[in-house]
Amino acid sequence: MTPQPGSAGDVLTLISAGSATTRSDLARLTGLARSTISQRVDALIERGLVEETESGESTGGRPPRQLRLHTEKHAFAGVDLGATHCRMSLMDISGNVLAECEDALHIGEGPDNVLAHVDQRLDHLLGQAGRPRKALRALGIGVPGPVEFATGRPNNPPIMPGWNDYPVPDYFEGVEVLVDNDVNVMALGEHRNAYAGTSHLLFVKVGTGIGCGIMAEGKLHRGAQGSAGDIGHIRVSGHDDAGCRCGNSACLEAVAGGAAIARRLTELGLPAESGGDVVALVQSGNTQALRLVREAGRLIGEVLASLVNFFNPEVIVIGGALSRVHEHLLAGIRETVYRRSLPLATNHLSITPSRTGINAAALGAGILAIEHYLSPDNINRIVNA
Amino acid sequence: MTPQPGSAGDVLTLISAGSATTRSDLARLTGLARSTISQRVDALIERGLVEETESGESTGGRPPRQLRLHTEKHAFAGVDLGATHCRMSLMDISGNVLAECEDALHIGEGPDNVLAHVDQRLDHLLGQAGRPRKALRALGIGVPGPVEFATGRPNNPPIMPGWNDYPVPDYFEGVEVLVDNDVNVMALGEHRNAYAGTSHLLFVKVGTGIGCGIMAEGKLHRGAQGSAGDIGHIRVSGHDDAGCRCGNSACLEAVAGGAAIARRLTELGLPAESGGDVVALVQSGNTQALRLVREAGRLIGEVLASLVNFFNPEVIVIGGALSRVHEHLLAGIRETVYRRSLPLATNHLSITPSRTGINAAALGAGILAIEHYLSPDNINRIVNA
DNA sequence: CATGCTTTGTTCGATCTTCGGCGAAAGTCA
DNA sequence: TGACTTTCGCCGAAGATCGAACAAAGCATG
Repeated sequence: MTPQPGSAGDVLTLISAGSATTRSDLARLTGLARSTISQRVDALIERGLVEETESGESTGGRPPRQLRLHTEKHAFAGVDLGATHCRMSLMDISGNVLAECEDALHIGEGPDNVLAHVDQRLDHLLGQAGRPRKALRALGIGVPGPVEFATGRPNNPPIMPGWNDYPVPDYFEGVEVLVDNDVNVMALGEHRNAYAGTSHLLFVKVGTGIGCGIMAEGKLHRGAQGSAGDIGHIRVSGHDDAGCRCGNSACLEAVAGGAAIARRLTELGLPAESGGDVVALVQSGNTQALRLVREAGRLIGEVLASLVNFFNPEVIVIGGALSRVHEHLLAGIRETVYRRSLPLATNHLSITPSRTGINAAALGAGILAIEHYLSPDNINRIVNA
Repeated sequence: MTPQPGSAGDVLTLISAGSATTRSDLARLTGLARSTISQRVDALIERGLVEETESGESTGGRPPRQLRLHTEKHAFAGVDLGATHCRMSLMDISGNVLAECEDALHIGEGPDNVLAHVDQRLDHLLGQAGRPRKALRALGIGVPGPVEFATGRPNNPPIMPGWNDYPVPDYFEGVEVLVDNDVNVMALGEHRNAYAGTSHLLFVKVGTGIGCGIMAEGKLHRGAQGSAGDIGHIRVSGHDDAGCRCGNSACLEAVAGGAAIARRLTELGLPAESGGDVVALVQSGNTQALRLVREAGRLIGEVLASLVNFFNPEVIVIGGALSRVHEHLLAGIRETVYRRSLPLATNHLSITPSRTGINAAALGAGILAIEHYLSPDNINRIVNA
């Protein structure tokens, strides 16, 4: 007899992961009797969590009834709050996007204004998708700064004036709210989207600043204070003259971030304000810009080489605004990482551009919300209620 | 009704962790009925895994019978194989040391010779402790090189000629064998011994070389290829002239490892061959040696500062031969880490010398073996057999 | 020191879960 | 069309868990 692999929550986890699509699959995977599985599945169907679709392929006998998450009944939202934008995705329980939106929005306007905007957009998206507000089960929010994940309170975020210690979840009633750093939700989204089989992954966001989301054993590593992955202020050699807003000098972000590259281009007589301008210059074939991006890649690679030795990931994904010119960025990164990291760690390492697009953070935030809702404990609570 | 927190294995986990010492405790913690707990405990006692001791303190009623792991019946061993030594600890199931030994032994003699030595010493220790060979349940071995943990095969270890891909566990019959990197078992030992409540911990070993064991979420992080924590070859700034045996230059180990310090002392006219000699010089009050150790601390601190930003640990423990002069080493490390890491990450960070002594690796290896044996799955298998 | 109170631990019947066999359903294959 | 295969619901049997009742073992109190 297998130990105890068979609560309703566990069954649902197998269905949602795609590991099992029929009752027989479930019986095989869990080791439980078919009758027991049927009972579990019935409970899940009754609660509106699972639905049966038309019969699938027969393998020589009666074709099994396919099971899948009930995609009509629930709604989840992912919110990507940037310094100057707000992107949102409304999703069903299996992660399909139902509606999206994007607005300019300054996070510096403070939590009340920003969250009011989110709340209003939420209604808008729900309307578009034709689902009532009460179908919304959970809400994930990615913010550009450190967060105490357990409470959803931003923790001294440098670019979010007015948000420090603000209890974001309290703003929304009747919905579970999960708040996390934007890079973390991007890492989660990329992992679930494109690297679900990978245990250890780093997602490096190269935008105005530089940050990193860490997946360890398939789960987000947030660290003791939720500040893990803050690689923008790691020191790089040979740039002691570059001062950083954090008060130190030679920080990676201060020499290889989008803002830093833009500043250096401006000094060279090529006016650029943001990472977007840098990308535009590179795409227009400007060799100075190209050289600086490649050099930035080398510096990022220097830091990543250390982290590869330390953390030994299987995949490093490069995302963020500057990854739109990823050929040049990646060339510099790869060059340095493969030179400076140990062979054992780089043998099976791949360094690739993000496969998830501009909505990576909103999608990841939505996935955070969905996975929270689908956690075995939560499902058992719902089913046994 | 709580989901399902109550297999025999779970019950034993609570007992072994010290979370519960009586049947009542167990009932309270698991949510199961007292009668059910009694049944589970009876099964564990019958299998010789748990024993009852005299009654404990009464809290106003009948005094509870204390439960604890049955320390008489089983034996576990931890082996610390270094470049030139072999330390072994024989332990009972709750981690108490029953017997220890230490020999000079060159790992370069190859697996057959070295493991024969271990096997013979094992019998010796078992004899000393008065336990039969068949009481030995599991064996943990820490080796100075990377290991594919799942199979127990060393993976291109640089200082273990003849060991590459050798299936260490096959050498021992009738015993489960776990092989891991020495720094990993040291980290495990230190964590369980002194920082059990800490989720994220780094154990940095500063000896001839420099390595790091990573505890994340209370578990060892080994990385994709089992090479995680190999921080000895991370580049430090300003030492591009220092060549390293790995083929690169400016590796941390090549400038701050015990061997590197010894070499530089020799160049200064103070003959030193190993980290031990360096320690001796420092303890004799030599200011050159002291200065070099402190400088090494700064360089190690530079690397750790990056890792603190990236990983955000709660505790960094400094161990290894050079930690015997930890005042000086720690001064340099702390100085740099607190200067170069972000405040959020250093606010609650403590950097301390190892509390576990010279036998840290052997103890950790033994704990690895014990925890493997006590894993709920394994216990359920034993009890249901 | 007898009596009641409290907490622990066991016993045992009631209840709830799970299992597994059987038959119906729904397909394939010859 | 009939034999075979696989799925799935039904239901009695077997097993696990619970909770009430009781025994055990101490403390408190007059």
